[in-house]
Amino acid sequence: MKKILLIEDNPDMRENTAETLELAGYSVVTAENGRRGVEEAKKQVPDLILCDIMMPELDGYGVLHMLGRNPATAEIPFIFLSAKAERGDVRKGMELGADDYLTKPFEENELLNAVETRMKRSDLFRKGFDRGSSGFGVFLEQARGIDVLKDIGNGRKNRQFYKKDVLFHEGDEMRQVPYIISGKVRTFMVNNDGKEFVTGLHGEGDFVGYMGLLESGLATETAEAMEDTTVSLIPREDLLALLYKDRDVSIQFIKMLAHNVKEKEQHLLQLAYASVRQRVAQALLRIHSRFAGKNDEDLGVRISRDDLAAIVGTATESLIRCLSDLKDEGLIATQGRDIHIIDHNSLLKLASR
Amino acid sequence: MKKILLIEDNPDMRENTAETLELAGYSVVTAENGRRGVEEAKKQVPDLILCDIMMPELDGYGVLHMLGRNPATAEIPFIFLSAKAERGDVRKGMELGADDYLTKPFEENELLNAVETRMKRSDLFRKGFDRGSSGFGVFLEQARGIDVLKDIGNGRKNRQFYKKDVLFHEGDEMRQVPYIISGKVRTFMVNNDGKEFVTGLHGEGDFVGYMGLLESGLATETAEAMEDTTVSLIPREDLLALLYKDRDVSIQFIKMLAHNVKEKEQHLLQLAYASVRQRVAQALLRIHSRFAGKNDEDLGVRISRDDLAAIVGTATESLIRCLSDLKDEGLIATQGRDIHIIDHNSLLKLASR
DNA sequence: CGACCTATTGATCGGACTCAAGGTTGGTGG
DNA sequence: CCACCAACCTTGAGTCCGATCAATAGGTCG
Repeated sequence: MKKILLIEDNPDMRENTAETLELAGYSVVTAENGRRGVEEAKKQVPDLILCDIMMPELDGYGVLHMLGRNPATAEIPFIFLSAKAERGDVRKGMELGADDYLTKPFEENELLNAVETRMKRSDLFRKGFDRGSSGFGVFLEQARGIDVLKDIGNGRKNRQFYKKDVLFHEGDEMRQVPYIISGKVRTFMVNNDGKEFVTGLHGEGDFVGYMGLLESGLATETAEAMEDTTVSLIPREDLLALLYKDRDVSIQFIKMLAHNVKEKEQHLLQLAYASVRQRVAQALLRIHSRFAGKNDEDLGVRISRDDLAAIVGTATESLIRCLSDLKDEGLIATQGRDIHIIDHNSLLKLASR
Repeated sequence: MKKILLIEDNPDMRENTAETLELAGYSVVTAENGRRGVEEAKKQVPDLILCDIMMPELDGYGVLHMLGRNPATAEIPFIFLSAKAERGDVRKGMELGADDYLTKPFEENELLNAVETRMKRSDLFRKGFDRGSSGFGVFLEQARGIDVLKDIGNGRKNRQFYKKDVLFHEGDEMRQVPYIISGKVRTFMVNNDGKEFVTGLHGEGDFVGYMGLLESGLATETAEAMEDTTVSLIPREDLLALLYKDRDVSIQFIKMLAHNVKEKEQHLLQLAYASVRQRVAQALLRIHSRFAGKNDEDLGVRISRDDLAAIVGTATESLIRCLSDLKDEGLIATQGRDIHIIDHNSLLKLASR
């Protein structure tokens, strides 16, 4: 059950509001002044905070300010309750970062609407949407339920790509972002000798190339279908509007990108000093956990040796030699182009030695 | 001169408001309904938009929605003007992403305050703050002028680190973020053989390690002073509050991070397939442009060979051999530990071959 | 001036790249 | 249904780049 913290000094007002919320199925914690409110917020970490502005001890934006300084409470949706006379103050509050405000006296359904809207949105971002692009797909799935975001996903143009078709080239202007409905796509960069380096593998539910969109509006890499793939093309504007207009989305993006940077840095470290053997092990595990995590145990990964080599960053022959070794040692098995991981632990040990 | 677009159907209201703004030194463009407003916004790209809600042709949030779909106009600060009766609608507008609202009738100074606040903030983000961490320092400098951000930079604890001192270790909890006042700091990761790989060089005006803060709250790398360095320790809460509470800051961060990811990807490509020679050339140019861009021509970079090797991702001896070669070929010159770039062009050609 | 640290050069060795030449697989058309 | 072609996979041999170990030169700081 969702927990709401209500900070309000007027006893009648407090009782009434709390009752309304409880009837609507929320668990309500109350505080009779700002200081107690902050204490409760830190102790209880509620899902949403309703807060009066004019209060003894510590006023409303005192509360907001205090909570904003603590990461644990900074992300809690915060709604001001303000009497009409405090109109100018509300503006100040919004600037401080409140999510919404309600002018007293308010209707029951005004209150519940505001609360529910915020809850729904906040919910969305608690779940998933952290681990790289895969979570981002889930995010969009959920986003459809939300009013503000409902446009995304409508007015789509679906499109089919066959194996080896190019979705977009490095340097293309990103007028839309492909969202993968089925199939697999790899993104890669090409160096001056024409060698490819794979920067990402994308499956069902992933966006492709949004990084370029954010960075410069131009694709930073080439995207190519690894098998027959159906994508939906989301207009650039929709994604940008979502990003620019919604604080929560922005913050999730920041976390996601920061995570991405960290991963790339680790990859750099690996590439700099690890042997091909270690890098192959690492790459196998990555791909495995990315794509084969659905079935039971014996999960094969089907990938061309050339592609795998481009992921590891080595020559195809070196890669194959390494695979042969691993096969001889019983860590993996191959069936045609499929690669099965037999000894997950040893592989892991090898990868991080 | 700052340009403001005023969208308002009531002629009196429009005249009065425009006059007030013009007296305050703004250039004002007016539109008498929503549709014309959108057209003007696209054509003129003003610095700020004031918009009535109830209008013929296209209402206020129709306007906001339209503008939100276009990247060029999505970032323009948007302030609603609403009559009291439209109270419920304003909330809806805020959810759609407006930056502020003014309830009619409003005082002159209410209007000007709201406009000025938004302008100031928007200004901040137009300038710089794009290119990696260096711009971020500038950003903070400017941020001091802004009300909402004034806390950051106050209550600082300055601290002195000597050469080789460690600011924080990989895995440390980031309770504060160092902001470099003078000196140089390198951040690096260590692989399992104990080899270091430098992920970043930071100078005056840079933040160090904010990536870890964003990602998990733990440092993802170790930071060490390369020379005697004075830093100011910004409390984590201040930086996070800034980020969480301000839309503009969030968006700038997203761009910065996306840029960062792109750079790392290019670095990966390089590391995967380029020879030590090419990587050395690249690294020299990077460091040069990062640190030596201040004086005139003959700008030496002072860096230990070990550090340089850790940046390139190679053994110290290999690096030195390569430097010797470059010196013989007349591309660079050395004076003690300083490295001077002689033939910038050839080096560039070498780096990107 | 001596101890210590950093830079440089030399010699050796191994991993990984390249080129070359068979095998396999899968798809296509007769 | 089979034969053939093309693309892909695999193995071998030779070569070279870069890591490592070792030793010497140069600078710096007490």
